[in-house]
Amino acid sequence: MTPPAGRYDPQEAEPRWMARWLDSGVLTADPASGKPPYAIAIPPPNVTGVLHMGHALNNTIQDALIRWRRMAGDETLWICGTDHAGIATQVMVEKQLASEGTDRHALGREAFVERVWEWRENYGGQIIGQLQRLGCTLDYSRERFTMDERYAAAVQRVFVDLHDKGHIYRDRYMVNWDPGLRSAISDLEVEDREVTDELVSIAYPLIDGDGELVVSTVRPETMLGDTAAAVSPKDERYADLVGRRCRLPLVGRELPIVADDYVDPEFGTGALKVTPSHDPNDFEIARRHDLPAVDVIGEDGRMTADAGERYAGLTPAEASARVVADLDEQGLLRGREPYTHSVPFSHRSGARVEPLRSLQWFCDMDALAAPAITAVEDGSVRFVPANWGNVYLRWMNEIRPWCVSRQLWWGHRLPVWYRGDEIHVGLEAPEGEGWEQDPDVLDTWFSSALWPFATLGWPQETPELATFYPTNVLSTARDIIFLWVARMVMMGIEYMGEPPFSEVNIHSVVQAPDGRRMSKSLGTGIDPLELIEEHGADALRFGLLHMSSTQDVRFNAGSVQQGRALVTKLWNASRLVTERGGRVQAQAPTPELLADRWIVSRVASFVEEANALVADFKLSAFADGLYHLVFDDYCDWYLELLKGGQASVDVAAYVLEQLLALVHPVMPFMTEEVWAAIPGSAGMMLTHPPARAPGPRDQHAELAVARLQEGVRALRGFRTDRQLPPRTPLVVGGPGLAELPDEATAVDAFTPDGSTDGAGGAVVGLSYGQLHVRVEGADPGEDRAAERSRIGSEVERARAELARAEGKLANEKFVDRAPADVVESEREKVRRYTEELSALEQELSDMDGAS
RNA sequence: GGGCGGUUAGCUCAGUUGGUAGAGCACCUGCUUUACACGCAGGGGGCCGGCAGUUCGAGUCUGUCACCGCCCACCA
Repeated sequence: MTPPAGRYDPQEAEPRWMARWLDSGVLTADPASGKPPYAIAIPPPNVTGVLHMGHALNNTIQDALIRWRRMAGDETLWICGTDHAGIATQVMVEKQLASEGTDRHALGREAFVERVWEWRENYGGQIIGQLQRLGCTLDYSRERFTMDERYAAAVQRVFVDLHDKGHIYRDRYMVNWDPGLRSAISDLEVEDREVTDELVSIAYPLIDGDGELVVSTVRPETMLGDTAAAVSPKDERYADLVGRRCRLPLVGRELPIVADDYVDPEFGTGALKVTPSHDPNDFEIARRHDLPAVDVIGEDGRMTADAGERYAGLTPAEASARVVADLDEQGLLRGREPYTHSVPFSHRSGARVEPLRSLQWFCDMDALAAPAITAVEDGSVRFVPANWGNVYLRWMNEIRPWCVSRQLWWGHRLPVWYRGDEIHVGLEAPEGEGWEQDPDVLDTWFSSALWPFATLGWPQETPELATFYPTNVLSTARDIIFLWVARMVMMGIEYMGEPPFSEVNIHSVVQAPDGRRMSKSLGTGIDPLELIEEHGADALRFGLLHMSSTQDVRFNAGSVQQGRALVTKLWNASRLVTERGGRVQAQAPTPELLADRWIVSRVASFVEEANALVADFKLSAFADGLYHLVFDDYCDWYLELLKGGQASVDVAAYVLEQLLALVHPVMPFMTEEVWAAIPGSAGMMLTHPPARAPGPRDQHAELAVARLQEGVRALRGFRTDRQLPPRTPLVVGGPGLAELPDEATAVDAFTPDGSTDGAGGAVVGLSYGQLHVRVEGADPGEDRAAERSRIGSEVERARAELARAEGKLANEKFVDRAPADVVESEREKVRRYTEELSALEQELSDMDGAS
């Protein structure tokens, strides 16, 4: 390797290093290595997916954690794979078919499924390659797919087992029907949107005697399926109607009038029409009052024959218009007004969800949830930040049955067999003729729930499973806590006896710069791959970690540029060090010079800090700390001292190596490139031991350099105030000089004044004493006015500080009740500023005397 | 309707247990100092959303209001 020279080119270097990591075999976990295991299961991206900013952030976090632990000596496994994503994938292929002028029904189920597999072969899983572009060190040798044969077998087995245990059952129940998809969807796949409908009031004539009951509805067409009317039992207006009957207009059916607590007397007329088949509330009312149900909207999203000849076949919207018109004609319309309310829509197809009764398979969650609740309560699963644990618990405590069957073709087909009225749940069809398998498939999330153990070979007792289950960390944004995280915890406990991970890191959602959601359809997406092209993956990784926290953040291009600056900075720093003969020594050098002891101490303290930050997933603070350690400590001060001959190049090289090790989990590519270029280096940063410092922190060195920095800054400030060019040679004396390390002359141009009475000229106040400063060779009498005003402002500042401290101390309550050390520090300030003031005033009077 | 989170420098965000507000970018002033202009040095800029409390002391704790965002929820 040649020493670093010229510019660093991420586009050239990054793919080269990814190939080397892959070739090294290091990414393939060895369950038998005997090293402490550390595993993360990637949230499997959809097989149809392309890398978006959320993936980029989440996987950068996971990769940084994996690399951190790998360097620390753990046997790391980052489980790799993709999700078959039932709906998304089926829709994708259906679109393709549509462009060819055909559809899945024309193709038939078997050919369609084959077509999806073909699609996956040709176009699927490109995101895996994109993760490599990001530098992710997944175990690609163990890539899994949720439709793999072995994985599918695990899914079937769980379904059968949950059925045998009585948790999975079949029921005709109210489901969220997605007419676009023509499938049931789960509660979690429904989103509410505000919609303005029309609230229509309809008169239902009473059967015996005069009068009518007026009900209000936003879905007039569903009245065709009414089987009752309901009022509140507390409503005196209707007390005498309860138990009587009314006639359903247009249909003619006689309806009982029931009293039910669900009805709010304050709303509308206080009377409700009851449509058990098409409203979840009415469904419940019907159960309580043992009412029949009439399905008037079918799974095709159109009115059924039971809706009556006049309406059958219409869409609900068409039927609604016709119903209203017909009622109007019969004089039964009692009111129409616009009404805004929230309406369920399918998250997947965007269609308005049609609640209807349907024969589906459900999983009762109560028994599965109980131990999963305990796991979070007792800390076996720890959410970071902790607040998300409460969100999880609130949902889990009110968990409802999960509709797991989907009327799709792409997915895990239910292991359920029918013959006439017979139902068999099992891995295979029972003996005998005529059994047919249920055409439905399972909710994609049902299979995802098994991810942390099905990927490791369960139900076989594989070495991978034995070594790497449970995994350590699950990292995700908050949007899939219920859909996925909670279900993994439940299934993990049910089938492995313990939760699938001990920590859940919930990270930021990265928003568009304008605060909107990043989305392709809104046009607000920013393509991480383009950023990689432009700035390199290292810069993007740093930027994402640095800008993110536990809070949602707007995408901040500046952070990526900061990352890029850090790449360049380290690259150039390594050039300086190697140009000066820096090389990797067999043994760690012993720091002796002040600057060496200081930088080593700084590294030691940051290593300590970094361990705590990474353990708490505070990767933003970690990235920020890296930036400042490299820029401020190493480059701005330490390397300047090195250039001034005040540091050892061996230590400089040694510390550079430690910096590379610290930075590597965040910026893996550049750190490899730099490391390889340092003479004497061996091996890859990928498996380099973690950063360390040869020795403990050195308080004396840290204090001395802090004084050096303060002194040098004061001298630079002095020049600025006097409008002198930088590095104007100065002569410095005064009481503070003894505390100002000699090394300061290496980073700034000044001459310590050997005379005992100081250097004359200006007085510069420091926390450790005054410095007397004058411009070398200049007449002390010059610039007297400027100097006077400068001293004047210093006096002003010192007086203000003094007044503040004295004010506090004058407050008896403060002196009484504040902690002793706080009071003492105020007293110290009084002493210091008093001293400084008298020196400044002396200075002023000396000037007066001289003039 | 419930719950959660946010409101800090022009912008994007940090602020550990309450003890005189920080970073990056942007801005201003100087620097073509042979590692680096993706740089160096210096600087300006904030009643920490409003109000009221607790406290010797509040960006930090409590209450309340306002606005923004998210989640959950069966009022036609």
